[in-house]
Amino acid sequence: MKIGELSRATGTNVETIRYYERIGLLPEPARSAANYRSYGPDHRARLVFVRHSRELGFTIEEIRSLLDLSDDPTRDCTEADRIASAHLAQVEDKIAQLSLLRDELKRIVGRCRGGLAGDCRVIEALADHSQCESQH
Amino acid sequence: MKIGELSRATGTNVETIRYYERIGLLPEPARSAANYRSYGPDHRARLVFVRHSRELGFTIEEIRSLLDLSDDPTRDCTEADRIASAHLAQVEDKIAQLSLLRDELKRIVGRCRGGLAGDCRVIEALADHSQCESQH
DNA sequence: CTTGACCCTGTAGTTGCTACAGGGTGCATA
DNA sequence: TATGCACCCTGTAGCAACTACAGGGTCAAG
Ligand SMILES: [Zn+2]
Ligand SMILES: [Zn+2]
Ligand SMILES: [Zn+2]
Ligand SMILES: [Zn+2]
Repeated sequence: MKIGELSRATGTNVETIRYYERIGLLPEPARSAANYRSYGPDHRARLVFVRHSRELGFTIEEIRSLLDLSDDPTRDCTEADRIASAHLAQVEDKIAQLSLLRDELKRIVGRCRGGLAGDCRVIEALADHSQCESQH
Repeated sequence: MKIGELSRATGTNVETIRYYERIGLLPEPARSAANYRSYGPDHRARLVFVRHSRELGFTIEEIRSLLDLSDDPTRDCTEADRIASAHLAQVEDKIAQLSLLRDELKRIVGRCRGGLAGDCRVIEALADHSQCESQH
């Protein structure tokens, strides 16, 4: 299949596919006489893996390691577990951090009673972290 | 005060302060005979405002608008409220989205029983979104 | 008078794409 | 046969919000 078909088949931007090839995440495919890229089912599966992992928030470097593992089925899978667990922990950290922000923002937004910017509690709160209740 | 002092006083990287000046978020300060930047309390307050807003997740463009408002105390503060509320909504969206990811990642990580990469349920789950329980 | 801490400008790197510019290819239609 | 049009190619630049130099100047202490 040509790059446009692969793009439609996987919901991936054409430029993104070329980008993944450039950074070595996808192998260089064969070329047609007109120098068009020509993909098979393996390329497609690999791209699906990459896209799905990206949707789950893995970084490109993490995906690179995961692909290395899945390329060599005789290796131990501990590494895959480690990467996924570390990523899960990161996501949980991020949620905790955003929850602090959310609470702080709620407090700040709730203070505005309308009126002039000079008296606005929102602007005042942004200027002064000591009004905050957490170390966000 | 010199840039290094302002940096220590606000916990902001020196390069970041220069960056904010370059993009017009901080005004150009006076210069000493040796061409060193020289800051006063107003610069400091403005930088504190910027850093605190950044810590709360506002974008530079949002902060620019908020600074404009606080520069003109006779304006109506509705705009400040609107920016902060919109930002709060975005943070809540992000938390919801990350919570989906977290649940999906927990399921995936829980499947690994150790062994060979070829049999690893983690790698299998990454290759196949239909095993997921949500549209993350 | 030299060492070290600081300051200056300007530019390039980071992450993960996205968006052209400026060209070539392939097929259908008038 | 010409001519659209959709698609493909390479290479480069842009986004956010910094961060990290390189290559130089300034200043006080020892
Ligand atoms: Zn207000
Ligand atoms: Zn705060
Ligand atoms: Zn496993
Ligand atoms: Zn999925």
